[in-house]
Amino acid sequence: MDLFSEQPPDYVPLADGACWLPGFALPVMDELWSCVAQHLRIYPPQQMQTPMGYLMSVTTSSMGDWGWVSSANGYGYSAVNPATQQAWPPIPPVILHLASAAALKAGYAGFVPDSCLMNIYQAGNKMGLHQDKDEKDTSQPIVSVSLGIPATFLFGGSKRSDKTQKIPLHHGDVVVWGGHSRRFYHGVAQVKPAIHPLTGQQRINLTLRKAR
DNA sequence: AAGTGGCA
DNA sequence: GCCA
Repeated sequence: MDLFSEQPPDYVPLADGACWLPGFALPVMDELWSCVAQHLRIYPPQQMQTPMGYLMSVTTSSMGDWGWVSSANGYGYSAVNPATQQAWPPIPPVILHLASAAALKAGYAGFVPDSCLMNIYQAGNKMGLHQDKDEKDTSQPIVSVSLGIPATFLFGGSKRSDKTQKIPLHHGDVVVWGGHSRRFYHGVAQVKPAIHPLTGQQRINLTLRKAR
């Protein structure tokens, strides 16, 4: 075995049903970015307010039957864009297929998301530790796809005080969590300034979920 | 608490 | 960074 035949891992187990799939989405990234860029021109991302009255660091847009929303009324899913009261556009097939394939690779067959949340991170933006608990069916996993500049994903446990694993996510990486890890706390560390040839000075994360 | 601020 |  010579040094030059070492390949990067394509499946990295995290904990209790979660895994990191480095570069899993790379074959479709140009098509993915074209869908996302077009979407963001038509559905400009908005800065949501938390129930406690703070502004979120990231800006947000959605695709699919259900978009994730936050306001003084709480967190949840809405069939319409709160800024326009119009329905969200459908999730493009390339994104649906990618999400199902990543879930299958992670051990979750038959994943069909009905919600695609887009979080846009500029340099300095972050996401505090939180649990995804607004979905009805927690037997369905979460699939997260990274585009653009890198970020450190923080993956903890079922308690907010649990130690977090630091995952360096790059363009084309996918993370899947389900099973016991479905409710684990997770977040994103402050994003450092960088340039990506496709997305420029930003990171876009797609979070695919079965909301209802 | 998808948040901030205090202390190290 | 960790904790509340």
